[in-house]
Amino acid sequence: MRLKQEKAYHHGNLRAGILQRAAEVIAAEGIEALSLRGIARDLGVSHSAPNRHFKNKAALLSALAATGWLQVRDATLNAAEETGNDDPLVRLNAMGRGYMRWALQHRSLFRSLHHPDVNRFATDELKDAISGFAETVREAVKKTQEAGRHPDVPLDVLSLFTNAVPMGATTVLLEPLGESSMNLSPEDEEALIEQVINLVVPLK
Amino acid sequence: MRLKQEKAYHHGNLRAGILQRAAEVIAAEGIEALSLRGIARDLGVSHSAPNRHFKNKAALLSALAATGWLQVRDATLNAAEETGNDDPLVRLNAMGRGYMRWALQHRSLFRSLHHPDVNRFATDELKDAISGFAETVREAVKKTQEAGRHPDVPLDVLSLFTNAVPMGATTVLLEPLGESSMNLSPEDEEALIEQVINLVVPLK
DNA sequence: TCCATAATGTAGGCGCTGTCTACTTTGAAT
DNA sequence: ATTCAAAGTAGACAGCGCCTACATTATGGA
Repeated sequence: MRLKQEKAYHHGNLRAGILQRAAEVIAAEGIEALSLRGIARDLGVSHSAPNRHFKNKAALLSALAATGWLQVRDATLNAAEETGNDDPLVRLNAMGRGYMRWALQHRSLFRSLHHPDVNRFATDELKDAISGFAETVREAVKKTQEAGRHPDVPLDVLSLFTNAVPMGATTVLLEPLGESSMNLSPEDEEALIEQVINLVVPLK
Repeated sequence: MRLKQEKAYHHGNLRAGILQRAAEVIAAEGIEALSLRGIARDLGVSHSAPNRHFKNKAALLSALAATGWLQVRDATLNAAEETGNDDPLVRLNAMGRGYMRWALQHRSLFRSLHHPDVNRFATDELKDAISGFAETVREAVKKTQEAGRHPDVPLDVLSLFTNAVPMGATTVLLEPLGESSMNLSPEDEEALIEQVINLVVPLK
């Protein structure tokens, strides 16, 4: 077994390497700058090596989006946990803020989650990740409803509404004319997030 | 002057033709199927003719997005007008529903409004269209606030929140796992829209 | 331990794309 | 009528995704 060979024929874990490099490129230059051949160059493998691991470019984007959705779910779940509170409203409110914070910190990846190419050829892996997040939101929303929030509204509708606010607000903020063009300080950003989320999930 | 010449050297109004054909392609096959050369072929002009009218592909997308934002604005304004009511809440509620109805009816164009390539090279025309829509929302929201809706929240925040709901809800619905995958009947869709919007802009 | 076989990587080519440059045709203003 | 800019053409270039044929490596059963 050779450790640290300069030019090994096999990369070791090329699939993981591709995913990582792709995430870097997206974060740095945006998803439109992503190319399979470019990644292959960056990793020092032949231009067609990535095809062994991803059926096509859309499959790579799908895999990437899947990891993105997992991150969103983790970000929201962690935010809920960090409250140390078991009030459903407090927890859901924190989840919304966690969502927006994550999205604003990973703008390019967040945008990629809704990229046309991603959604047209969604793999099962991606569908699972999306429904995993949706389920997380749904459960948290359900608890707030049981605690008296909008008891007369269908759960699906309330979930959609609750989910729409952080996602829509972030998207609008990231638009060419969003408030974040004149990028605001971390404190102002956090204040903005708090005020917006308080409108969807009011506390007390 | 020659009327209806078979092969005229000049197209007449190629720029408009390109925009129209591009809109058709997007509606039928999605934005990822759009190519300058393809449009040129469809219109029977040389592959480089479009370059005389659009600096690059991003410029075409920007122009297209600009028309999209104008349509959104018109859809919301018309919806407000059709109420025949001057209650700010009634009007804003109608605007939200008009937004969602338009977006769901023009899904591909709606998605294009947030396409990465569009937002990275936004032309002034596009910026004007976006800010025109934003201003429309802002004014309508302001009136509801003056009528007592969330009087203690900054107008910017309330506008962002109000805008985020139809945009976020529609985007979520258009996702691979959105409720619209199992596409619901027009009545159910309208009912869903109404319920969601009523959560942002409650009536009475 | 050998070796068949699958997994992984390479090399080259195909057709497509966006964009550039040089040239041609046309319309309109002087 | 002449000039000149606008509009369209033709060809080239590099980059892309993807395909096929081939080379190398890893691995598990005999």
